[in-house]
Amino acid sequence: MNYWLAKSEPEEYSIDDLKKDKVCHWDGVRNYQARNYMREMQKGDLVLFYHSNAAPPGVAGVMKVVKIAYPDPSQFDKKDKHFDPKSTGDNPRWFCPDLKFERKFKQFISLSELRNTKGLEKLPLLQRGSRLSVHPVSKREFEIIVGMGT
DNA sequence: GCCAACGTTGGC
DNA sequence: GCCAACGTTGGC
Repeated sequence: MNYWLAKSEPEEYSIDDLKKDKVCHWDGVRNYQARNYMREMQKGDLVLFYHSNAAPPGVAGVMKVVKIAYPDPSQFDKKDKHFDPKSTGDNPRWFCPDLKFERKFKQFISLSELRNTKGLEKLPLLQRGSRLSVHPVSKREFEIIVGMGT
């Protein structure tokens, strides 16, 4: 069982959208390192939902992996903004898992609160210049954050 | 909207 | 393989 953090801009797709949809394809990720992490996700893994480019940015809740990564359909769709002409059906570049709504935190945890929390110093999100949209979180870090949101 | 940090592309 | 130019991310 592993833990992760995944970012989305709430204007694009927020935790409330996911609550309504129940399950979503975590598609559109076009960064190799983030893709590799998504391919490591196993069914049942828990994922923190981070609102980026928001006011304020922060962690909004928890999702669960319900389907392991498969080729991201948006890479083949010419009309999609994530279309990738270099990707073929035989050799897809991009993958996405399906994530299910687990819960929305009673207490939204802002980025500045995360920065001020002991034990989260190594969280990749908080490292200088980190822009990685999907990354692992340790069990301890996950527990600290969930504890703050409850 | 600004801009620093980072990733990707492509000429050489 | 280097690296400048360019594009994107994301906090502020």
